Amino acid sequence: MAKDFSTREENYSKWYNDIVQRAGLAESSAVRGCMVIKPYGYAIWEKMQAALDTMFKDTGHSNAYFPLFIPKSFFSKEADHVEGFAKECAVVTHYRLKNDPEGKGIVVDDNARLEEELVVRPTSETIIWDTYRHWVQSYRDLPILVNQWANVVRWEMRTRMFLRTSEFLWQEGHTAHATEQEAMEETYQMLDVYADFAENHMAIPVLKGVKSENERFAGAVETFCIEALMQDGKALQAGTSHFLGQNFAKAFDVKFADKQGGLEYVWATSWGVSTRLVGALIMAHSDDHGLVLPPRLAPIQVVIVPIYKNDEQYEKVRSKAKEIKDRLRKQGVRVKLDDRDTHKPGWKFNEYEFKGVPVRLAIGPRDVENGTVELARRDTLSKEIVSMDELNQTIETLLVTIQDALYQRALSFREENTRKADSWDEFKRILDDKGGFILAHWDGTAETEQKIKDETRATIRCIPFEDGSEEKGSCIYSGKPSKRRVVFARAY
RNA sequence: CGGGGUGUAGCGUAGCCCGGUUAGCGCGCCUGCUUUGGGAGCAGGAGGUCGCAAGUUCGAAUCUUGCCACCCCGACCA
Repeated sequence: MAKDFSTREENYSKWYNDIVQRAGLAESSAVRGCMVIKPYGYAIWEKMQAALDTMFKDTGHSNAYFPLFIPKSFFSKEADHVEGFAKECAVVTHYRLKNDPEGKGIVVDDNARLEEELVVRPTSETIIWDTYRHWVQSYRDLPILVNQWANVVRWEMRTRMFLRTSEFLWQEGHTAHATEQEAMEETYQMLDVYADFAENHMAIPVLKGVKSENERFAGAVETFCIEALMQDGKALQAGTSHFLGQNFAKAFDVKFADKQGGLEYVWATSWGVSTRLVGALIMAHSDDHGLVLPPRLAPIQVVIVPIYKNDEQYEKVRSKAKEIKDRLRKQGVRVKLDDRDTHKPGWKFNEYEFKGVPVRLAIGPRDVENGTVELARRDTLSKEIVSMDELNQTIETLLVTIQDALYQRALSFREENTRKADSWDEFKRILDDKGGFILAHWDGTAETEQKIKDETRATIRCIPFEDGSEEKGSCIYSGKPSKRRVVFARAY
């Protein structure tokens, strides 16, 4: 049967959507710009949540929950913040419906207008800082290290499954500190947590760095980010950690009595990652056979497919398969035995390839005789016959090997697609021919960055922490002196 | 909000330019038998307001007008 994944060279967009659909991750909903996350897609998100949540707890954070609705007036308290989000807010203006007097169904009841409109949170800084005002009086109340798992709404003009939807799931950490230094350390620490998660769980290498002024979070003093490179050569911001200074403390009047008896404004950070990470996972590892999941995040790490010709064989093979399943489960491997009789083995092989299950274990009458099984790797699509006796060890090793191989593959891809550009022509040529990350000199001004964006759609993804040691040069666009190279790319 | 495109069965599509039987095909679905180590085969079956509305015509999936929805490329953005 022909597989009609279109080649990625022709249309990455279609390739991506096909994977989302055929792996059963999500589908578009009746509501414009929103998606339904299906059970398998949600299971991946749950794995991410579990790993991240543990990392947050290990760094001293606790979870809490704040309201979905934010009074409109809260937004106007921080000037940059309101400007950044004003254009994409969903606003609740009424609280009641009624039957249309002219019999045309249900209409909004104009008599039920809210005195103050409520904004559906696009992010929660304002309502959280309004709350923190009551929580903080003394330096003894600090720090506050709180995280929230929630949904947010940003009324985007154009959407894409997982990568940009009108509503999305995320976590947002909001911390309050007594000193600038402590807040800054928190900002860096959480960026490191994100980079650790991206590289060691998602198997996606990321660049850590600071955002330029143009790309900075609305209301932040400094925005740090991790940037990943997708297989189509576009960059994806995979996580952000913001140093908010005293901006929100001042806007919401959050002060504390310090040890010396003075009254000081609190220092703040916020940081977040979203279901966009599921999109990153898809774009980073998938191939023309479908999704490829790193073992650490795969809801199913090993799928067992029994093969048989008749009832007698079925019983033998299935009891052996069950035995293997129990053994692996006992060892902590997430294993599924697919003993459905409604689909043939070949069908199942393809299905689990779409779904990106890292290891497939096939067992048939021949294997039962020989004391072997067939193991197939999703990342390389290679197969080998292994002994049943050492299976637990073999699989444990294999899962680690696959996790590592995926990271190495993604890292090689990024290295092959990171290029230096030393002239404006070269810069434009690389962008159009190959994409990827481009290291180039920049004069440090917002005007130049904007002009480059207008002409090429490329933006500064970050000013990376590493690789700053290079010789000085001149700006690729303006020719003015530049102290260091920064990372440009077209981005999602 | 600009530029382009598409709406025909659950999904993918042919037919439209040049109006004319009962709208065709593939996948999927249902039934039966044979099958099961890479998307099974054969036989039979169910499933359609041709996006919506109006117009032209003896006759509209096909022509005209209006509307709606979705997709792609931009602007906006995680």
